[in-house]
This record gives sequence, structure tokens and C-alpha cells, in this order.
Amino acid sequence: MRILLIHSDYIKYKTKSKTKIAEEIDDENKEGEFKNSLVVFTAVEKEDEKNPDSVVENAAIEIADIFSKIGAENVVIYPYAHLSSSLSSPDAAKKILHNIEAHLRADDLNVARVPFGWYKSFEVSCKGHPLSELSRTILPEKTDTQPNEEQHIQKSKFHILNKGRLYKVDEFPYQTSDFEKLVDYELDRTKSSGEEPPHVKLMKEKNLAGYEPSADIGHLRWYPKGKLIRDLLADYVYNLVTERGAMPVETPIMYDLEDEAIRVHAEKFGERQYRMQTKNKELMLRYACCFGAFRILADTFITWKNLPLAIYELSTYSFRLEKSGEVVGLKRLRGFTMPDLHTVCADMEQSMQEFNNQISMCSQTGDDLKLNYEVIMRVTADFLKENREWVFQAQSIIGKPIIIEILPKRKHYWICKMDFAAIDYLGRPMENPTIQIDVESAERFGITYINHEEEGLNPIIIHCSPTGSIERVIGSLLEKTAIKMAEKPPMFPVWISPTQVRVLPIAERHLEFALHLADDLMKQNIRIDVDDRPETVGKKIRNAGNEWVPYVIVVGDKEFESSQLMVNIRESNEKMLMSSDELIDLVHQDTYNMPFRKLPLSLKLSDRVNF
RNA sequence: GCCUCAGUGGCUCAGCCGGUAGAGCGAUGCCUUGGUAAGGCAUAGGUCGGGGGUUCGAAUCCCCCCUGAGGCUCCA
Repeated sequence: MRILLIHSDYIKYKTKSKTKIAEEIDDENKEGEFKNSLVVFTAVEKEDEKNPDSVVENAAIEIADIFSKIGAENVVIYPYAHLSSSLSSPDAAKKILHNIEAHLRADDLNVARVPFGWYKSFEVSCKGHPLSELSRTILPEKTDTQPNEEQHIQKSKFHILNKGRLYKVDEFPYQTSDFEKLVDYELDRTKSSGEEPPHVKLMKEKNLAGYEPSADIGHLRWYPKGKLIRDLLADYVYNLVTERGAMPVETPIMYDLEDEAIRVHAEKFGERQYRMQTKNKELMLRYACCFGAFRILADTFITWKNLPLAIYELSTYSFRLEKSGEVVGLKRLRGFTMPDLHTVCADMEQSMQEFNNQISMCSQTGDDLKLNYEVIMRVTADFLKENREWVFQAQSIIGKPIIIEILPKRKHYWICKMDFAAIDYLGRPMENPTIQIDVESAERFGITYINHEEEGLNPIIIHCSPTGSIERVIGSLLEKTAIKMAEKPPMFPVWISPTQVRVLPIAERHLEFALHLADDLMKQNIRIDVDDRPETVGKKIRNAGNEWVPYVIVVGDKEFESSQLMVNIRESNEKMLMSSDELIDLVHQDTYNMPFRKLPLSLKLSDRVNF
């Protein structure tokens, strides 16, 4: 329900002629005038029909609240269809308006209601003080409160699935603490220690990202090193999915809520959307790439020969209006970047096959990023019943025990999904990759394909994010370093490290040699820089350590003469003597098959700025 | 969104039962010309998150707001 509230000196109206949906009225109600009134222009919407009582209640509370603040004498309820493009049925509207009137009257307010369904002339005089013009959107409570009991009975069941066997969660012999932590979290048993996740501090300390106070909360600024890492990860996912046949696309970030399919899909997301009103349209900012992908697929002629068909987009950005208290560091943001792959499959069999491929793809990202994922599979009871064997083999692809959540009924658009989570420093999961079988959207968005028999059918769509949001990946990498910090020096995987090799010339006379060396390595696609600042070697070593540089070379007279380099290897914390070619090989081994971008910072550290 | 705590030079923090701001790092300059995790000296740098109030006087006490963290809730 949409309402527009005007605190007026007076309002006058006069009925002119009936519409088809007009309510019957007495002569005395054919015209009227009310002094010092809160006029409530009201449009009842389709959505309100789901739970009319709750809308009535919420509207009455809101109106009474404003009424009490402004000191008007009357409330005038004025039916005004033009506030919404999605009106309820006239009967439902009449009933709801009538009930609001009755409800307010029961609160001892003077209430009048202007007739519904008539063409009317009216005149309103707005007082013009700050509270004299307000608008509100009244939402029904989420359908019904009564089925509480039912919901209780319909709780999900959790089991552990391993090697073709289902275990009760308490009877499973846990081998790893990460997995146990995920189980605890899913079962609501995680004890919070009240600490702050270390990645928040690290992202700022390492000059990767920071908060932007002039934006909304949960929107970050990225400094050159962080931006480089984002781009490398973006390249990585791009290669990963295109090598498997997906076609990259790019779609708009905002959508018109007038589009029925968009609106329904968006409504499911509830309050968590950024919306904006332009002159003629109400728009929403996307919270995933689904909207654009589905619209493309709906407009594409697809036959069974094209399937499975995958399109890919990196959403820079997706927007979710998370509650302010829920936004944390890189873990939960209002603006974030999500690789989003949508695969059109002909039928369930094909989807399951494709799902298997995507399990391997998601697991691969764990290896490449050196992150440990724990896995939870969520299925509806019906799906499990029909596809028990397939579900069990899906676990075998993971190769270690997983949690399985069995939902008694389908709640969402998917019937089967798999979430991969890295466990953070505080023992809580950070959800990263995900795969979902969507059985609902194709129909809603009008996506069809032509089968062998030349019939048009709605396909099944698999949503997949092979790494999860880029911000969370970076967050997980930082959390991991914090966990391991006690055992070994923290660092990123070499292919992600902004500086891969740093050269430390001992004295000024070694600078030329150092720059020369850097030039050679740069030509081999290695991100290298030179610490030419007039500091002691000890201090430069320390700085390189603080920046997590994987390889550090000190060059002086000895190196110049022998062309053998003393390389400090962070990973193993040892020093090794090698030639520059051997060092190149070593870095190339570390970064084999991974994307490369040049270092977008000056070669000499003395030229750099600190962010 | 709710409850609790916090916001002081670029960074990390001290000062907080009211009397006009302090350290370390960093930066800049000079000295040191060097061999593996902080060389020395000096200088600059602050509307004490923002607004209002109490007071002769507020970083300090009170109120409102903004931002951050933790918890709750939530994460389709």
C-alpha cells in the first residue's frame, strides 16, 4: 500500500460521475469539506491482498503516529489509485480502506472516508510545515503468524554425508576442525569470542582497500594494490569459465520494476534492495546478474543443440542493502563484485551432469587460491528422494565429508544447491563459491528452448559463482594468513602478490645493477620493484616482510661480480643462492597457468606514495 | 534495524573525576655509504568524528547525528 499524507488547512471534494467500480453512497457523502485534516491519499496494491489484516493494522499505526505528531483534528482517507502501478482488486481495496477507517475510529480519531470509485473534483490546501507532506509504503507482515507451529515442524534436517552414508551430526567422527566449525555454525552452536575479524585491519594496513565515508556504508575504495588483486581475480575467473565454454556478457546494473518478471524476482529479495525513483520510473539496483542474464536468455532463440549454454558476467557491482549492523569489512558489503555464471540446461539429467562439472570447477578455485573450503549441500526432501544416488556421488567429487541440509519443502527458486565456505580466523564460515539448480526463473522470465520434437520448453538454469564474491575471496585470503601467522610468515599466493620480487641494492652504486636486473625480470612477466631508498638493508628487509613480498634479493658487490643472487624466500623462510634465470623459473612455477598483470606502481620505492 | 563499546596528527595509541594536546611509527631535512626484520639528530604536522548544550573555561560532562567494532537478527 502506498500512502501520501498531507496536513491541510482544508480539503474539499465533490463527486462528479461514477466509474464501473464505484461504491454506493448517500447523498450527504457526495461532497464534503474537512478543516485542519491529515489527508491520507491511499492506493491499495496487489501485494496487500496476501495479508489484508496486517496491512490495515500497519497503515492505521502509521497514520495514527503521524496524526499524533502534527496536531490535526481529522483524518480523511482519500482513495487515490495513481500512487501505484500495481493496484489490488477494487473489492479488496474497498474493504481495506473501510477497515482502516474503522480501526482509526476505534482509536477515537475523527475519521472521514471519501467515496471509492468516483470521479471527483477536489481542492486541498497544504500547510507546508516540515511534516505536512509525507509518503509511506505500508507492507503486510510476512504472510501470517499462525503457521509458527507448522514452521517449527518444517525445520530443515542436517546430516553429514560421507562415502555413501548419512550420519547424524553428533555421531560423525570429525577429522578436521574446519569442518566441525562449519557444522557448529550451521547448527547455531558457534560461540562468539567478541573479537574483530583480522582481515578488516589487514585490508587497511596492506593498502588494499578502505572505507569510503562519503559513500553509503558497505562501499569500499580500492587502492592500487587492492585493485590489482581484484583485477587478477577477475581475470582468473574469466579464464576459468571461458575455458569451459561460457560466453561473457555485460548487462545493466539497474532495472525497471514495471517489468513483471523483474518485479516478482526482486520482491523475493524484500527490503534488501536499493531502489530509486526517477521522473517516470521506479528502478532497482541489481543484487546479482540474474536479471540481465535472464533477459538476454529470454530474447535468445535456443534449441536443444545449444544446450548446455552458459553466459558469464562479473558484476561490478551488485548491490544489497544489508542492515547497517550486518555490514563487516570484506565479508558483508552493500556493494560487491560477484562472478555470476548462468547455465541453461535442457532437463534435470543435463543439469545434474553440469552441476558435477561445476563442483570440480569450484573445487579447483580452492586449489588455485590455496583456500580450504568446507562444503554444505542443501536439497529439498523431494529432490533427495528422487536423486539419492546422484547426491551421494556429488559428495564423492568433493572427496571429503560434507553437511547436507534437507529442506522439507521448496522455499526458494532452487531445489538443490552447494555452498563452499572458507573458515575465518574466528571459526565462522565465509561463503564463497555456490552452485544452485533453479527450477523457477525460466518460466517467470519467459526463457524457452526448442527440443527434438520442436516444442518450446522452459529449461532449468544453474546459477554458479565459481569463487563467490571477489571481496570475500580477498577477505578469506587475509583471514587465512592471520590463522597461519603463528606457524609461518603471512603472504598471498605468488600469482596474487602485488610485488613478487623485490631488489634491495646495498649502496647507491648498486642501484644501476639492481634496475638492470629488475628490467630483465620484468620482461619475463614478473612484478618486481627496487627499494632504492637510503635505508639500511635491515630496514628494507623488514619493510619487504611487512608487505609480504615472496622473494627478496639483496644485491651488492658480490652479486655484481658473481651474478649469483642471494634470494630470501618467504614461503620457506630460507635464503638460497641462485642465478636470475633460476629465480625466474621459480616464480614461473609458482604462477603457472595463472593470470598476470603488470605492477601498476612505480618501479622505485622512493617514488611511491602511501595510501 | 536493536543493544553495548569506540572515534584524538597520515598510521597505532596515551591524555578523559573540566584549565586550552602527547608519544612511537611514517613524512621532510641533515648526518651515516651500508650485507639480511627498526642507524643517529632535527623539523613539520591536530577545529580531539560533526552539531548543539552545561560552564568563566570542554578532547574530558550531557543530548542529537555520522562512522566503525562486537552481539542479536538477517544473508533471497
